[in-house]
Amino acid sequence: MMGTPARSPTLEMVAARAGVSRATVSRVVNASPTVTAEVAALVHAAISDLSYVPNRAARSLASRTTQVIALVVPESTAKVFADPFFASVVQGVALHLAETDYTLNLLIASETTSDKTRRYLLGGNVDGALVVSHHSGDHSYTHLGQGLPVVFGGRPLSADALFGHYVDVDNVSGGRLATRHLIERGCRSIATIAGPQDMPAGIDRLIGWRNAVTAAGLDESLVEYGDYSPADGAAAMRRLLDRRVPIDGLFVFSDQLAAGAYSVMREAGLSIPGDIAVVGYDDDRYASTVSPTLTTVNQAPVEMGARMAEIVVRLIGGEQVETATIMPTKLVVRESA
Amino acid sequence: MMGTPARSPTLEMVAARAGVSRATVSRVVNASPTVTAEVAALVHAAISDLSYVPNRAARSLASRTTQVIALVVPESTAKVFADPFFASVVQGVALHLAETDYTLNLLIASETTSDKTRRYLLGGNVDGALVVSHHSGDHSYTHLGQGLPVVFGGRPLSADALFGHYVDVDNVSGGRLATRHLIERGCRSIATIAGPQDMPAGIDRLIGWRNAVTAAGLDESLVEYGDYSPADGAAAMRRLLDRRVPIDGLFVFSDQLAAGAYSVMREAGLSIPGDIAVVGYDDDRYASTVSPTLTTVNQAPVEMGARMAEIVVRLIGGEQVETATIMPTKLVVRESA
DNA sequence: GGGATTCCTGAGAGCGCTCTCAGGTCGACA
DNA sequence: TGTCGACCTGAGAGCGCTCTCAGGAATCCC
Repeated sequence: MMGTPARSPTLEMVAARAGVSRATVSRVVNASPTVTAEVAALVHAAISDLSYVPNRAARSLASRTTQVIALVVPESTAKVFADPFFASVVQGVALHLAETDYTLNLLIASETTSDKTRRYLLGGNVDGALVVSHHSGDHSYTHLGQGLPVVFGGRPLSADALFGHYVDVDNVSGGRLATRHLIERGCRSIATIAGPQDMPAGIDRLIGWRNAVTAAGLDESLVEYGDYSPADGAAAMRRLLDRRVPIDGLFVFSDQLAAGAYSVMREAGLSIPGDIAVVGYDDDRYASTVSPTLTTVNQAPVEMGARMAEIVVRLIGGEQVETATIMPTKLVVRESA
Repeated sequence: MMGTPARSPTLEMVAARAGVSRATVSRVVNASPTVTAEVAALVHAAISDLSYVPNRAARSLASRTTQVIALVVPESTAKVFADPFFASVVQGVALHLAETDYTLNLLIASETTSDKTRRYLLGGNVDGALVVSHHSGDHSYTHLGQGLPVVFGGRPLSADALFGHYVDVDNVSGGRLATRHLIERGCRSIATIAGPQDMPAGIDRLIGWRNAVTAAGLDESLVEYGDYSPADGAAAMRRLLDRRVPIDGLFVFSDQLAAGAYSVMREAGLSIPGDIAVVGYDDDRYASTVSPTLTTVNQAPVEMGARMAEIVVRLIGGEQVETATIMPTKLVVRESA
């Protein structure tokens, strides 16, 4: 179907052209230090003459290593791609891996094929796996670690000792950072629109908020919950206002939730930050474009992805790595607080 | 490093257990019709007893086929992941491929390693490739098609005969659809905030708008441009209002651009759709959460991704496929128009 | 200067699977 | 009952690369 088959050049052909043995070519391709500079040069010349690229399959077969890392995305989380945070994590992973010799395998693991996925992963088709999920409580892939280096994105819900390596954002200090900023700004009545408490991120950010608020001796009862969408943010904001308790500061668990809160405040004729100072979370693209621009917590998701990738690679290399890696968080101050 | 090596079971082991030859096991694994039912049953039993999974590398090496499809994302477009449209395309691709025996390889092609990427693709490491880019004008991967089935996302800027297969959204009719809706609603002075004219999507949507506007005998000079961000949308809206020409309808090239326009209209005290009816483009998550909810054009990006995947697979199978595949577009009517 | 070391290279045996070819069995037909 | 096909199955030769092992050359030390 493809005209001339034009078989790709092989190690053998390179060897012939360079006048050396296959083994030697293999050595220079793998940067073995035991090859004379002249010979290596010869081989390199032959390689570029033929524009030779090692055949991955053959290499993998012979070396019992695949050089591929799977990125597993549970289907329920496929909306992952719609979430700028996860999208950035994926980007970070891909970017980091592009600099190594590893290749990224994107796997959507639907519930129906979960067994197929497990077998694929354990069947020697990949050297390691990265699992990205909204529900770190989702243990379907927890016990993969037995035979395969795995790194999770996000900490486990429970401190399960069997849970493998993971990289998470320091949500507690993120929540504290945001809240302290409001306090330092002079806010004395700080409310929060929190995320679901069945996910580590939501739990941790709330802990951070509570830490800061109680440390300052302020009221810690001004909490409403929402599920990260603008609509939920608006609803939560309404409930907050309905309490008829004066509020001068607001910490919102996501920028999107903040978008909803913004619109309600606007309707209510409240000025930001004049009446209520607002701090969001995520630092997504909207944070810098809304008006007033949103002060928010940046989590460096791209770096988080890169870190995950780096860790599997080290794990594959047999290194010992800390089970938990916590990424720092930083406050981006803009107009809203 | 991994405790017991616990070598995965091989074809050979399955054959031994089932009391048949390797060739026979291979036949049943590949569903060859020339195997007796009893023998096949025997083999299947052995396979599940050993929970055997074929080794991809070996299979690939022997069959000169990899069962992997690359998804190439030029780095300049890595923001692709931040763009809900592309994110959905990726999701569609992954979802579709998950149902086939193909595996998805995510490749970020940075400019610096573009040669490496090309060689990887042409080096027999993948059976086909999908290229997703904001700049379909980007010809770096145009001539890949010679030796590898490739499908592009988005049409080429110029009608280059050498450009391979592509799947695109029908932007012309999308623009027309949106504009006609405004006209049917009674708008007589319809402006547009268009996207950059160096990309097919921007060009085509504008053509669609112009088609509808001139067909109705309306003014076709109310055009301002922006680069798809809310900030640009706000700026363009201001320029539009500064023209001091009465406007009662607005077609915006993206929902995000619309977000910016919304804020400016609000500042100006204009009601939507009372004073100006607005139609966006993309149908992203914000469209349904802003207030008033946004009437917009839906492009079914997930389906587009699935279609791209389907086409490479067919191409790999040697089928003849139309060069261009145009995905339909539909109007989602909400409150803003 | 001779034997021991060290260093570099080549030979060759697989890695697990596919696929062609040949052989063997069985039913059909004369 | 003998012969010819049709149909299955097994044997075996690779696919392109890695890696161990051994041999030869160069280097070293006493």
